[in-house]
Amino acid sequence: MPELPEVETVARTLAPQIGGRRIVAVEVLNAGTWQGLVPAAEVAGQRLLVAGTGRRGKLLLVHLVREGEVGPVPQEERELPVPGNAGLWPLHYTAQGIRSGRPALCGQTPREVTALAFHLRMTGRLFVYPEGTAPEKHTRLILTLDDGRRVFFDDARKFGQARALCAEELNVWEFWRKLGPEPLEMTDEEFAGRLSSRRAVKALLLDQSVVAGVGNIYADESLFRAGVRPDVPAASLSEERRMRLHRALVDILLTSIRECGSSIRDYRTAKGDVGAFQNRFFVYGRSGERCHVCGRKLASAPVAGRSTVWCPHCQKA
DNA sequence: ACGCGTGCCTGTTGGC
DNA sequence: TGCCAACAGGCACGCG
Repeated sequence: MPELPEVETVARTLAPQIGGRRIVAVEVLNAGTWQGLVPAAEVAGQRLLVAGTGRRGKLLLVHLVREGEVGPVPQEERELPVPGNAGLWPLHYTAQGIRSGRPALCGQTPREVTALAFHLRMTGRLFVYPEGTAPEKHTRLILTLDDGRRVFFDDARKFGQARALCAEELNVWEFWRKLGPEPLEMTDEEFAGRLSSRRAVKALLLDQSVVAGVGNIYADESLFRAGVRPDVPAASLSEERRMRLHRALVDILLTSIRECGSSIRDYRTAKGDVGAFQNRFFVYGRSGERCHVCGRKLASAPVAGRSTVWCPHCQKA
């Protein structure tokens, strides 16, 4: 299921394939997939140029510009440095080529479309196919590029969504407005400060308005790495332990990005490759198996309504 | 107002 | 072997 590292990987693998092309058609095959106030047809009519891709939380962003020159688009994926705590917006094409930096999400006028936002939810995938490729069983949306190639948004469970972003949309889209800070762009202190309610610490990790981009996999894995039991009230943890949880989360997210994410079942990069981080799981999906660290049996129970696995010995209240 | 439970959706899995 | 219930998951929504 695509969480922050998986969406980041899709963004990185998608950009070299579609950067510098114009979107000339948007076909919505499943009505529920297209959301927001800008109709898909309105996007297609503008022949917008793909300026690059990015990510905000679990949202994949396809940045669009009206005009302006875009430098030569690399035919292969570039070697990109895995950044530290900042600058996770690496795929932005300009006249000079690739550069880092967060592109503007607001246009000059309220309805000027500056990006498409995709939420992959559990089964969403983005692939680029040659001209004339027919939709597949689970294809929900197709972007046609000016060279004829087609970007498929496939999504078996129809939970995924896409929409056009403009100033007005960003003002009325509650999910966007409430979205918390990026875990890779905040300090340990900021993070600790946001985990101050008495709700279960895992519930806060999963709450996108607290921290953006964490799902069930990276919540369980970071709690294990930090030695924190998932069900304890966040506010009962010392600041030192909450900061330690942030360091664990950052380390895991960056490692996973380096490994192109976790492929449990459906997730693939935009090149169709599987990730490798699933081979590094300590707890996720390992209910009843033995802890890699202490050898005892891992426990599992629902926490915050999600299936949760932890080590009763290594993780403490 | 906040936090929890439920529904959405469908492919896969496990039990009988 | 075949069938079907349970399950997976993020988020919107309704309720207390």
